[in-house]
Amino acid sequence: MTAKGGEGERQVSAADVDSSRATVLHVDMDAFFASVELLEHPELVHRPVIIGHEGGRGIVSSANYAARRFGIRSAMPVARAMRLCPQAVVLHPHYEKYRDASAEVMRIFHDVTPIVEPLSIDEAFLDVAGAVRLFGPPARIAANLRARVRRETGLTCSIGAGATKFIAKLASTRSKPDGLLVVPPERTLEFLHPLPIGAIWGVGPATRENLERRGIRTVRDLAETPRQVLEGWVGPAAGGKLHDLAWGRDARHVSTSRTDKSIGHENTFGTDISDLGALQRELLEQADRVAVRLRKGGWRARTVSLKVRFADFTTITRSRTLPEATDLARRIHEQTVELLDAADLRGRAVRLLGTRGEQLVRAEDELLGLWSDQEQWRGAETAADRAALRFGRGAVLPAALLERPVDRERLADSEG
DNA sequence: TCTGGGGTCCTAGGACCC
DNA sequence: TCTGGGGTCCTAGGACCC
Repeated sequence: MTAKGGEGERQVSAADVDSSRATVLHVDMDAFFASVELLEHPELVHRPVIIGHEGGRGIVSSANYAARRFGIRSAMPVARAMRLCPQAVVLHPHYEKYRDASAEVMRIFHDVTPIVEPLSIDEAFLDVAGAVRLFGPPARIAANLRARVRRETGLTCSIGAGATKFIAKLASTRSKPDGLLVVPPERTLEFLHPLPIGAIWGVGPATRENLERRGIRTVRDLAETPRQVLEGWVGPAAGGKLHDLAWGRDARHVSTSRTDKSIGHENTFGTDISDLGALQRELLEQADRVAVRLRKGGWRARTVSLKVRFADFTTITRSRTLPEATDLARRIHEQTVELLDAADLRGRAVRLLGTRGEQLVRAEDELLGLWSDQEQWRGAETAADRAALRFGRGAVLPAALLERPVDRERLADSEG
């Protein structure tokens, strides 16, 4: 289990541990945005570098390790970061470049296994159980993967390997930067129990404070707290989950079929705005961007939601479900303007506005009303069967639409 | 010089249906 | 005339993640 030390390159050799059953890998790119930028600015590699916008209300979206030594962290206001380290270099983000780099890295992952679940632009889970016969034990696969990523992209990543997603993710975090940590299943609890509760995925500041107030500081404390007690403290869903995780139980499999649940845009203004006309124009811009992305993805939204954050940072959301799903900017804008009207701002200055489309429905399904949750529709085998239920047998409908099989996995997802 | 922008998931109350 | 319980949908808010 030891992340074997060494100069720079830390590595767990296959001889150190038996990794054969640690078949879930979590790959996390190191200081991703900063590292991508530094490929084009090698002269800055040893200097503190921040990705973000200087001045105004920007925050740090990525910082290299030289910057982190000064206490700079992601999500920190750039202004504060500059106070911590005045000599830091601030580079503006180029998301297109990061998406390209991400695609390249994900492609390398797919060479190892088809079971890749991207979690965000810079991390993914890989299930390598089926790749072992071809490429050797997970530890070797991970080491080769790291070497390939570095050779082909110039970027470094950290990899955690374990029996479950949860352990793999924790392990990659503990191995950062540029490391590899394998946790064999039989050593899961030995690895897990000494960690602080904040290390657990899903325990943020609020939950951590709640639990620490009750004397729970480590994962071991959590494991030793009866499940029912935990559920009483943090709610039935979170409590049960925490208890399972504290014992290393995590049944989630690596899934290649995650689908979008919502698409939105939001904007924090350089200075707060109270002028209603200006707010409405911003909403039009957002409606257009959301609509374009919906159409590009082949989605329509059944629900449109508006987000308003005031100068004092209080935030409200208002939403409305439409009789028919839409991918039209005009329709989205009409809803957000009405929601904004009804929200009654009383002339309060607005810091942020956001527009989001939710309850996404495939555009072609929406034509047939296939988002309906009626039982018989769930039972229908094909789009044609469903169309028949809606329009009657023999209705004249485009053939291409009717030949599509029903996407069961997605329907199952939408059932929650 | 306080606090981005992309999201997911959970809770809780009320409406409504059976 | 008083009173059920289960299930689903909708809405608002909040915690959390990268």
